[in-house]
Amino acid sequence: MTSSLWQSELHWRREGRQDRAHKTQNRVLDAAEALFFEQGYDATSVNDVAKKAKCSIGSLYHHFRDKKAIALALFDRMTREFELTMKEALNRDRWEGATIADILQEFIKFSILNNKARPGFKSAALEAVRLDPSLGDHFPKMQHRANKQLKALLLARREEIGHPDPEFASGYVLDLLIALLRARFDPHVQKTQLTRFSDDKFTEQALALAGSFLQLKTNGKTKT
Amino acid sequence: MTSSLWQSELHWRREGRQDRAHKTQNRVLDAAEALFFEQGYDATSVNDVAKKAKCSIGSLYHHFRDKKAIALALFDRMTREFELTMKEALNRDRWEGATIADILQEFIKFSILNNKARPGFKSAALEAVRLDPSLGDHFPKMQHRANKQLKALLLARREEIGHPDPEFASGYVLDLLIALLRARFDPHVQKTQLTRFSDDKFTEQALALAGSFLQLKTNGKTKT
DNA sequence: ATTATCTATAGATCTATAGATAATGC
DNA sequence: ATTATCTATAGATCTATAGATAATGC
Repeated sequence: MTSSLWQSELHWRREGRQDRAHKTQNRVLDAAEALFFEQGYDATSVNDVAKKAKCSIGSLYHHFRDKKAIALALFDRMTREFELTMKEALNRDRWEGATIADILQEFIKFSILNNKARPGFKSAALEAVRLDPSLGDHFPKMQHRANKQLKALLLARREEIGHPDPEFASGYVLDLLIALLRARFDPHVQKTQLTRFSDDKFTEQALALAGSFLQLKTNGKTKT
Repeated sequence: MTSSLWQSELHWRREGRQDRAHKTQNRVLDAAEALFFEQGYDATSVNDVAKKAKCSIGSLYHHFRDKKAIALALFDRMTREFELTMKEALNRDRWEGATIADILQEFIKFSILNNKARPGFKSAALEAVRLDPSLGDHFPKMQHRANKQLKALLLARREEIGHPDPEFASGYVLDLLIALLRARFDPHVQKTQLTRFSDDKFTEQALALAGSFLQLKTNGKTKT
């Protein structure tokens, strides 16, 4: 079910049986991820991708049925990576003894790292959805699942929350942090204070805001 | 200085001397605004625009030097509109006797209306900047100017602010509200609680958040 | 007599395929 | 003998122009 919806009809290749297949495919995806991010999907020609991936167009088309399939494969790859990382990060045991402030702080730091390492991540996902609206649900659902788990981590510590409606407040706070992160990292967003802060200052302020909204009772941090 | 930087070199026409000229130009811009928003600049052909604007390609090219000029003209039009509206809205006298909460509430309501009425507004601006990076500063500067005036309105009421650093806090709160509005209206953003709220609930929560961050002393509203 | 509009099309990309050659796996 | 790669190119768009005709302003 998760494993490649479009493999059959759209062929982003039945997992290359020769070794260089994998390498080429990944080089193509890397190239596409970078170029789609810089210039957008439409403005990037298949030739550009092939050139950057250092393979011929012919070879590229051997691996990917058409241009669309590249974007969808990219989506597939990102989806898998995202799921894996989330599974790892949100494991309940990792968070034994952590306060809400700890969790939120780690969430912010983690998101900052991610945004820096893979700036093309989101825009690639959005392209894919535009190209095949049937994927429209996938990515949001995935994010939603991650959010739900994060929310659960917070609610497991509801005694720290002073806000009269912890359920609501914890959901809202996560949306809020995501909006702030987006304002900081989305290149399409106007530069503001949020962009000019250092990472540390940004994190600190976002945490302060979240804390004051949740009306956290614990301010001290348990971890070093 | 403000009046059409690119008029000479890029010709988005020396303000048509016949009446239908204006009409056609505006129809083209309307069409472009809608299509660029729906499909993006690259994915929209000049033919599409002409068709939607109900004029021939020839006629369109009579008014606009090339495709790029359409986007730039759109940018120009929006810029003027934005400046006008802001000048009107941020007039100091309009806000006599209003509390910070009043001002922020109006700001949010106003932004909501704007976003609904002109969904293509921002994406058109971004396209223009991508096409001609020399415009890169214009739009942000304009927004920045508006922000600064809003901030000044807030700081003129600094006695309401409990936050230890009112300067900083009022700037941050505006950035925050803008980020929230974006999360609500940008179609590229994942749907969350922020999207699902009613307008009223969204406004109420955003205000509560802003108020708690600023540590407003006045909670009651002076206006009806 | 200047400006706006139209149809038709040249020229430039860009996607995707054909067909031939080289590299790997059994 | 199956899979990967290459070069060359057919076919489909899409942008922008030429050149001819219709509508307005002085």
